[in-house]
Amino acid sequence: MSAERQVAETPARSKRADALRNEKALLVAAAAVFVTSGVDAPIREIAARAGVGIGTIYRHFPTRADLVVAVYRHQVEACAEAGPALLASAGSAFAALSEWVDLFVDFLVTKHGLANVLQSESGGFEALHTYFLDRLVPVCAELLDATVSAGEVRPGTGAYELMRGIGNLCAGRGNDPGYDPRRLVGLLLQGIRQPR
Amino acid sequence: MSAERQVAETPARSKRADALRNEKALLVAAAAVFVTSGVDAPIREIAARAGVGIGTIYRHFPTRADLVVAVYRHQVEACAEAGPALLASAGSAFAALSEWVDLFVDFLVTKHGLANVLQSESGGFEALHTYFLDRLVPVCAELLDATVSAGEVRPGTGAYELMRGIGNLCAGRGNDPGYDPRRLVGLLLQGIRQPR
DNA sequence: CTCAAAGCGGAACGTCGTTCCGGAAATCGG
DNA sequence: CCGATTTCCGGAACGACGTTCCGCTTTGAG
Repeated sequence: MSAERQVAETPARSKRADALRNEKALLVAAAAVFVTSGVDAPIREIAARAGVGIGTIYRHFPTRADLVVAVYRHQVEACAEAGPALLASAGSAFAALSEWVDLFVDFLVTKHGLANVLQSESGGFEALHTYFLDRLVPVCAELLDATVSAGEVRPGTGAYELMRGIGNLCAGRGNDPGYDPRRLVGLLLQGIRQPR
Repeated sequence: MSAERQVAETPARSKRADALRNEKALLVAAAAVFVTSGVDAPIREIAARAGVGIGTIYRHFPTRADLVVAVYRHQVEACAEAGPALLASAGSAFAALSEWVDLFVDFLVTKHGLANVLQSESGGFEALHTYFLDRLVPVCAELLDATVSAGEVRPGTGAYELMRGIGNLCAGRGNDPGYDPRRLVGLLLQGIRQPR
């Protein structure tokens, strides 16, 4: 009855000290490289920056998506948790949805190449796609449902397609004067609004 | 006064017969490979399919974009020419814009990976981006202006950003049930519409 | 201190884009 | 029909990258 304590006691059990050090170093290095070279920077670059070998990076993060998720997990969580909070604090359901979408767009736009990779089918990024969607679609759905219930948004649009659409609008070349993702996302939100 | 006739007389002058043959073969092969493997299929695959060497493909199409443009030039032209025609035949300016956008979306969606590449900054695809935009943005602008003049669409949106937005919405994984680019593009169009 | 287990590093392999040049093929003046 | 010459072709070769694999090192428990 008390044989398997480890499960909920010390999750970091049986991990060597140097392994933990390397994992931290990799996360720091990856975060740094991502902002300069984008999330699809060469693996070797990240490994070099962290001062570890290539094998090490693959041991800790078998897939590129695993690394990206690890680096951005905090921000994704923050975004997810902001949903219910905004719903409570904003003036209307639509305002809450709008502000939350802004948060999401800011997140995507400031991460070089993140949005691009969210829509790509190749490169072993599927796990990333899955994580983002699993975590954020329910939040978006809650906000969206609220707007529909309030009669502010016409029904018929799913949270998944809305998020995919937003992600897609944010993809593409980083700074192109004349293309402002935020504006277009705003227009898309106008498009789902109840005319009356 | 008649020294340089060749300019507007026989553009195909001084081109060897086998060179022409190879160019045709490459276009056919590329078109075939694009539908099965996408526009970013390995060069070697296209060369093999055309029965030519790698050097040959680079001689005729120095850049991948050149090949893509050559393959799809006809369809882009058709789309461009459909603009004014629709404006004349459709019931309203907005209807014309809507139908034209449908045409464009159909074009993008049926070409595996084309939309993806339209937004990517890397891979030597800049020429493609340029060609598409140079050719189609003016057409879109004409339609858009007409809708604004007719009071159907609220001013403030540029043809370039609208087209980029549409292109982006069409990018991403080919057939994802639950994500219909056409629907989202339709919503975007609703978003620019004059409320009144 | 000893020693097995955990972890590390980077050589090595396959794929892909791109360059480059020796040689084959076509064109042309005779 | 026949070289001469220009044009064009094929593919070897190189570098960048992702990924795998295994001999060696480090760690930490006894």
